[in-house]
Amino acid sequence: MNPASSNPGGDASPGASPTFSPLYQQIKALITQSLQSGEWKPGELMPSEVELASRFKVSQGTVRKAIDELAAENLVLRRQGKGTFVATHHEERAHFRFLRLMPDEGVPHQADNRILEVKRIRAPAEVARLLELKSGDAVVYVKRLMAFDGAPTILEELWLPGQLFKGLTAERLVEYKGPMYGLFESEFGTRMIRATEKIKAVAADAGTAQLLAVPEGTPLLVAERVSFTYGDKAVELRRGMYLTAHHHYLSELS
Amino acid sequence: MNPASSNPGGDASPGASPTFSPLYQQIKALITQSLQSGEWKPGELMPSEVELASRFKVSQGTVRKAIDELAAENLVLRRQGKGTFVATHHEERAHFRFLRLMPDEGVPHQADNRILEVKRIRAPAEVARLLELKSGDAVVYVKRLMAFDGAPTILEELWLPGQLFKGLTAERLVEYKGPMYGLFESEFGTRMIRATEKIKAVAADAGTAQLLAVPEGTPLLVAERVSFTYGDKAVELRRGMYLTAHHHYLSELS
DNA sequence: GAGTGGTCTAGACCACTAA
DNA sequence: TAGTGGTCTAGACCACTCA
Repeated sequence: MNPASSNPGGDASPGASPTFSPLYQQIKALITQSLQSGEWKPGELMPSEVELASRFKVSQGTVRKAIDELAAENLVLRRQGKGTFVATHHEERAHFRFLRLMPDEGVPHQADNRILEVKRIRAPAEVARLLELKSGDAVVYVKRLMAFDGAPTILEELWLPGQLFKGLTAERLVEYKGPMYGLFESEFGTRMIRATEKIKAVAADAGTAQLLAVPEGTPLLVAERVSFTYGDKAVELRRGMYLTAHHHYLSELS
Repeated sequence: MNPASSNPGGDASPGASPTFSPLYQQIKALITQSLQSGEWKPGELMPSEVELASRFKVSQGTVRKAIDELAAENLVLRRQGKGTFVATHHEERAHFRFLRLMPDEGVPHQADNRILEVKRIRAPAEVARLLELKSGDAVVYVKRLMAFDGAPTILEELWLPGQLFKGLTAERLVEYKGPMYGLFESEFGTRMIRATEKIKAVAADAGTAQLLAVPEGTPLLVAERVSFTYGDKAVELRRGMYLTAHHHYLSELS
């Protein structure tokens, strides 16, 4: 009758753990699948709560609780009176969600963006490990330099699974206006959901120092980011080197 | 009859904005007040949901929603079958909530802790500004060095409002076993709820380098933390200098 | 005025804990 | 067995949006 009916029985596999899960979690998983499969695309309006409730044969309250969690995870966006929308990187508020480098004074503003290099390579062992690929699988490598008010501040390297980013070229990156994650979402169907960063302080090597126009040995903040899409699948490795003379990395502890 | 009855009227102050707020938010505020006033102390069992519902003359569902948010903010802890408890820094899981420095390999473990200095001073302008004090107000200054496996790794300076931390001495800090925030909570009645950190990479100066046993100029990760207690009141300024040769700062982006 | 998400209620049953 | 939080339902009304 409803998804829960197959639940308390402990059913099927005898050796496995019972794998209980509340109804609203099952509904949440079903909705997430629809998001992942592209049944509703980023930016689009989703079916209303009552519609989903009738589709899944549960009460509206149960659907609400499922969507509550999806909204808390920034997968969807609720707007009273209008409906629930699939989250997208093409919005003002999304632009700064993964940008933690803030100017010491004033508000964050758009950076000048210079693509230095784009190429397809075989994944080095370390990259393959972090992206959960086989060593030697193809990856797209990107190197770019970003400047604020003419001052080079961020040097970034990216590694993306070649399988998912087939047509990614320097031209596409240069042409594209707006955040890079917007491009990934619209053109390659890969949406970044969350990420973890490991941060260190290191001395700039000769090449990096030259690009950032600082003396060799200048302390840099280095952030190694692994980004995940639906299903906690790693789909981006990013190494950012930040000059923190007039900027800082913002971290909220809660 | 119930707290909401004073709501839609827009009552009182004519010029002020209507200040609507849903019932469960009002309940949440009332519970937060009780937490702040110490009606229920950290670690203690709170009244059950039905009890609170009858006290506030609302349904259990409304109390639930209020407590849901408090639990999400780590102010309280729910345990099925037992009840709801006031969160405390005296728990395993709380020990690492504000510790973002992780070893590159292995799991985090306890640091050796050496108190270098404790004194009462007048707040420098910058400290006063960040702690929302008047310049010249008394603050307690603490300096300590932490080591992992014998290797000095963290040099920390703290500034605490003198008003709140009257009897804080080096002896108390040294005697106390367990996390510093546990001491602040139990002995000074000040509980840290959340914090923000601004992070930079800088070169170690002579004094810092000597304490951390590294060459002058070694890149350090510097985190300037402002911690807040109930009501978003700033109650701690902390400047941590981290050696990141074998550790990293972990940041979760979501 | 119709449709959407947001709040609130009352009541039922379940899972977990401890006496 | 009693008490707690956790889930689920059904229904009411509100606030907001838009045609």
